[in-house]
Amino acid sequence: MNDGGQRAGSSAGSRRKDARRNQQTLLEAAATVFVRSGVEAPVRDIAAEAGVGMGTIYRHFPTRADLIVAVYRHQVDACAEAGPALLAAGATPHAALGRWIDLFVDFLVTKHGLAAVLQSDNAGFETLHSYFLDRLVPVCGELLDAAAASGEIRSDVEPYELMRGVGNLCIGSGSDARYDARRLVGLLIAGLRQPR
Amino acid sequence: MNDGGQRAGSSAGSRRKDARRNQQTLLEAAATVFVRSGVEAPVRDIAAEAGVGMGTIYRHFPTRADLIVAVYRHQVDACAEAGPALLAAGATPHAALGRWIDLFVDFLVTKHGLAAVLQSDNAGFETLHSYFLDRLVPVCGELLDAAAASGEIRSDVEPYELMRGVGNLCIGSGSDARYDARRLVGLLIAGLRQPR
Amino acid sequence: MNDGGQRAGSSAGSRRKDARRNQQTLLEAAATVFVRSGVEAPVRDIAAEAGVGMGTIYRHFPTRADLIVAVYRHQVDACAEAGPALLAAGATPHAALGRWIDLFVDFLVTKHGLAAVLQSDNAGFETLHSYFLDRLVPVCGELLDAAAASGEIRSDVEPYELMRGVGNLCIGSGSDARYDARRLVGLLIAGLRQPR
Amino acid sequence: MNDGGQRAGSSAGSRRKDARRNQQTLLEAAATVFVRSGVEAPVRDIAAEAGVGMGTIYRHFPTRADLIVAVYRHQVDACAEAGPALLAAGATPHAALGRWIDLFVDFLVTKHGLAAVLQSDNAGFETLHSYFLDRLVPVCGELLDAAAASGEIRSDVEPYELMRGVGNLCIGSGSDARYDARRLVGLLIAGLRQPR
DNA sequence: TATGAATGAGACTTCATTCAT
DNA sequence: TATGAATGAAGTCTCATTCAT
Repeated sequence: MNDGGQRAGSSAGSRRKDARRNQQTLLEAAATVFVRSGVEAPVRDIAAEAGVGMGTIYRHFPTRADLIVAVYRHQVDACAEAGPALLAAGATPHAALGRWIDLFVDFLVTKHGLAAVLQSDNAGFETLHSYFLDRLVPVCGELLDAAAASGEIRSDVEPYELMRGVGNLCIGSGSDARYDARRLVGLLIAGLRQPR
Repeated sequence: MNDGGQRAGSSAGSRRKDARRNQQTLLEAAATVFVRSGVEAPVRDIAAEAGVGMGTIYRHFPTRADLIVAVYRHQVDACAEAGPALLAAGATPHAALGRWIDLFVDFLVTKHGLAAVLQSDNAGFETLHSYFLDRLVPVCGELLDAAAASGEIRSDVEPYELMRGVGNLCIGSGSDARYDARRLVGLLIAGLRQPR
Repeated sequence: MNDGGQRAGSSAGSRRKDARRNQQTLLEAAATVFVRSGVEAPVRDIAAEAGVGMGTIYRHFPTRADLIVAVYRHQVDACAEAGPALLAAGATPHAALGRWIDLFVDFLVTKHGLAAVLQSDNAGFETLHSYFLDRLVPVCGELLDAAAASGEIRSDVEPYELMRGVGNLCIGSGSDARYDARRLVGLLIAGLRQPR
Repeated sequence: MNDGGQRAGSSAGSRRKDARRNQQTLLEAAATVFVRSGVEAPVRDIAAEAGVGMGTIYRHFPTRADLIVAVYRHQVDACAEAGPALLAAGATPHAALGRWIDLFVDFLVTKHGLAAVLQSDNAGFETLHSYFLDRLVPVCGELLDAAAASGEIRSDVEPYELMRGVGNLCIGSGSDARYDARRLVGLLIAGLRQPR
């Protein structure tokens, strides 16, 4: 193998690789701090956890919303992608909806403070809201439509509203042993059934 | 009432009356500011609204939780007292529960930021949590028990959990036209029904 | 003498007196720091010089422009008031103008950085600009008009422009022994004479 | 000079040519950014405009003053060289001085922020001051001397002081339609005339 | 030599809470 | 008892400058 022509390439690549590794470090640090202190933790704390200067955080993630989105992007994506799969998996649409919502809840309840920030009307979290909603509302809509079409559930519930409701129910879970968001969300989903 | 003969007494009495009037002023001011800026509004704003110094607020209400509790005590009490009345009113227990929860939701959705603070795990809101829970959980428990006893709903839901869930669903309502806490709470309550 | 009714009064008075003394302390500290480090010195430095917390500066002077105006108000006022007096004093209008401008220069050259900030187009110094211009431009205008009416000077120079020019000439004087703003301003005023 | 036979030389020569081209790119980029954002624009912006890294700027121009000097060297030189020519051109020395000063003003008023930085007593602008003064003060001195010798103007004005004054009058021009540096400088130069 | 990621000092501003008057 | 001035910790964000690659 001839590495002559690769030197420049490897040099450029290594910078990029370093930067990428660093991003990864940042994301892990942020995730750690988010768990410990919530997603509104001081930038300085996140920088300290990552062992970098604060400027590095700002370079990679100009706003806090950018950082939060980056930290959770993979999980949100995975959740979004699970929707169609569940729908195709053979259970009833309502059951698929329930399982999909469970995935979302599983995600949220382990993210200290995320659910709270998701409903913040604070400008500057616009990006964050958008990402979650753009990604998840359509999936929720599909599941809802399918369940409504099958006659299992009422047809007057909007996916946006349902997602918000589920998100809200997840707020504060984890810090309170007497409160189980999963159970309540289960009730909410059960409440969607065609009244009769 | 004749306070003529009581030197110290009359002085103390009138002072007490003043103090009470003052408290009332404070509570009204706080309520006004809470509506305008949420229950986490700066102390200074509340003092300004009341036309008193900040020290006066602190004298009467050492912690913010004390102030919030005082502001909403009457409404919480009224809500608590409505429970037995609804139960006795002739509808099914589940319907009574639904109506009672509606009262609670009506209360919460008009109190900007209260629902959010109710779930805050921030130490210092201990008093606040306690008051709400001490007052409302037993009532909720009665209604829940009655509905469970009548076989209308499942019997494995704790009143504490339900109250927390309802409170959570109320977070952020009012600031978002696409989100109607009442409707979601309705679904949650519907979900309590004995499955099938 | 009955001091019963004065207690509250004297108490209120003393608070006001304290606050006023404090303001005075602040203004003196600011003046000192302005001389040492210019009018853009960090708020923290001014607070330290005054021996107060930073918040105290902000309480009294919400913006830097407010502080600067307050520091120099008396001197600007005195300068403004000197204009009509000089005009009435018997010398020719052009001589009066020259003397008045000298007063302004005497003021500016002892205020490290003030002249520089006076020409800053930085929004936020709006208040500062306004104060100086509102106060001084009309006076300058009177003197200019009188001198023009007497035929001593050309009549095509606007007071605003002249004040700005004089202000600019004062920039940096004091820090440079080879530069004497007074002399240059003298040339500028001389240059106003009717050509020929 | 013949550098043909020098092996290293030719390599060095081409490298030198590259470096020179690079320098040129840098200077043009800096000039562009200086016009857009003033001579105190962030180094990062200049690097971005040039399409190079910030380190490259620092390599070529260790201090900002070096960069500013390099950017304006040609124009300053041209201005300096115009002095003797104007003096020889036949007009009176005072008229030549006026025209030369106009050239300097034309240069300054089109350089956003340069006049301001020229009077900054900030150490680190030493180089900048020196260059301008070394280059222009002697020329100004010649013109001044000639005009003084001809009896047109007073003989007690130092060229250093005059240059500084003219520079100061140029501060902030361009950002204020009511302020015309050229007019004020005209008055200043007029003021040099032999009083009579 | 060039790059640009990283650093971190430095400035601003807000507000809960204390305490002298 | 009431007042509100004072405090200062906390958090944000920006850029000049350095240095590993």
